[in-house]
Amino acid sequence: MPNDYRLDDQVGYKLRLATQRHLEIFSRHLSDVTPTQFSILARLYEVGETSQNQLGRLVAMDAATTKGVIARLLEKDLVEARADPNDLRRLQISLTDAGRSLTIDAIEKARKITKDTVANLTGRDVKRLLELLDKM
Amino acid sequence: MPNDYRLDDQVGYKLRLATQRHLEIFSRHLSDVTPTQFSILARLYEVGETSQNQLGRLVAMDAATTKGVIARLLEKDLVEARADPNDLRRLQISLTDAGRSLTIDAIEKARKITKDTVANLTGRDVKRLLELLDKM
DNA sequence: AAATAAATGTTTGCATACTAATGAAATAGC
DNA sequence: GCTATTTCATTAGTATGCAAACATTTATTT
Repeated sequence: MPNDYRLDDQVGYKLRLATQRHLEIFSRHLSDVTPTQFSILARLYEVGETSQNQLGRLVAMDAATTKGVIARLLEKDLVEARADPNDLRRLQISLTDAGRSLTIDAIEKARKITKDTVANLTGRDVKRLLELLDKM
Repeated sequence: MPNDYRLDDQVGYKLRLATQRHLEIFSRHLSDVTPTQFSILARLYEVGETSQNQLGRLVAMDAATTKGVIARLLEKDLVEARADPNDLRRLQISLTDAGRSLTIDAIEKARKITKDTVANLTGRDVKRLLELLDKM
């Protein structure tokens, strides 16, 4: 009997709500790119030129998904791609100048986004939340 | 200077990873419907016939999004729609017999899904996680 | 009460993200 | 050297999400 099942108490449901909230805050502060796109940019900034596949792995994204995200970033001239002469399968991705400066700017805004997202939590709470999400 | 910014420590990033994990577990246990679709079904099971818009509100979904989800459920003959005679704008949505029995079954599976999703956490942890997500 | 304004419900179109399946190139094992 | 396996990238198809548009109802004004 499913009478005692409460949708509102399920982790999955609450995760969706939390993500939704975060997304809303994100796009308010940073409308040029999506969180997904940002994570690619931030990682690329961090590690420098990398293959598309590797880059996806570095942000826990499927190769196909990565392809799509990169395509959109190429469209916006934030990244550029060149064939790897040593390995014809590989596509080397790097930030353009525009991409780099946008990323630097975006990282600053992202701090604020994170701050706003957890605005209702104490510092202790945040630490614990991150731990729990990790442990999961 | 963005040198001290760690993508991996951001709430948004971790939320995405957690959601990803949950999604994977979900589709393994319950391949007929998506989490989003399931939330609509579960709610509909709980409250009975309701207008499309209202239903969306009950699961914190945009009206336009709800429309799309319902369309897919209609396609699968899990729900049915009829015009509200009292209000020509409204579309009343209800479970079909197939939808009802699938939902009952899905709710049982959803318990397992939730359990698996938080398998690495203690009961105390789960409680805390839900609280924190809520508070957020 | 008619006319206008505001609110509510639905739909369409477009962007984003994700998955499964395919094909091409490189590497490992024999 | 040749085959099998692995790795990388891409294509095609599906789901979710939002902004804008449209229709109907309710509230307000004249």
